[in-house]
This record gives sequence, structure tokens and C-alpha cells, in this order.
Amino acid sequence: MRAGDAYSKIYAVVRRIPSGRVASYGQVARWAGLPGRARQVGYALHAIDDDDDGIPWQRVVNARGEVSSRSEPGMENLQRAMLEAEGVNFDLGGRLDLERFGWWPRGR
DNA sequence: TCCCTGACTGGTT
DNA sequence: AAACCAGCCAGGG
Repeated sequence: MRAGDAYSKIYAVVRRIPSGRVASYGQVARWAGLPGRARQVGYALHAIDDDDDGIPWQRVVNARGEVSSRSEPGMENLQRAMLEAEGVNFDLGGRLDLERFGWWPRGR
């Protein structure tokens, strides 16, 4: 399979995440047919540029329910602010409740 | 082509 | 609860 196809599948899954909900990198990878490649999901999202709006990248968080740090500091705060604007609440440790805000299309 | 880095994860300590 | 560790693999130098 070509790398570009993997990116398309990843983006397609991310676009399905409803507003106010989140999914982990690992879940996105599985639903895209790429089990075990969570890191590639992060890599694909990092490759998104300004022309790719419409992809709700802010709805992808790590398996512990926190916003993952990235190379550019400050972007974490932006992601968190975008999620809070959709109604997602964070606790004092900077985490959100996956039981409540996680997206479970197959009923967990 | 080799080597290193990194928006990650799950199991073990 | 937190630190460690081994898989994972696409880009860029």
C-alpha cells in the first residue's frame, strides 16, 4: 500500500469524529485499517497544512486523554482551547475524561 | 542508502 | 501512578 493512501484513510477517519468528541491516535489507526501504527497517525496529522482545513485534527488526543506535546510549544494550548470551545472539559491535570468525551462508533 | 527523529501505544517494572 | 522499554515506520539530511 502506498503511503499516500494511508494518509487519505487517516484523514477520512478523523473527519468522522463528531464535534465535542475525541479519539486516540491508536483508535484512529485501527479504524483506518492500520493497527499498531499510531505514530504514523501523528505524523500524518503533523503533515496537514493550512489548505487542509476541514480536518478536525484537534479531536485526536493520546490514549491517556491528554493533548500530546509537539515540536512547536503553544500549539497544545490552541488545541485545548478549540476542544473547550466544543464543550470538552479538562481537569486540573490537563486531562479530559475519555469515558465521557471519547468517540466509540462500535459501542466500545 | 544509512541514520535519526518523532502529534504514540501497551505491557512491565 | 509513573517511569521504562521495545515495536512501529514515513520523511529529511
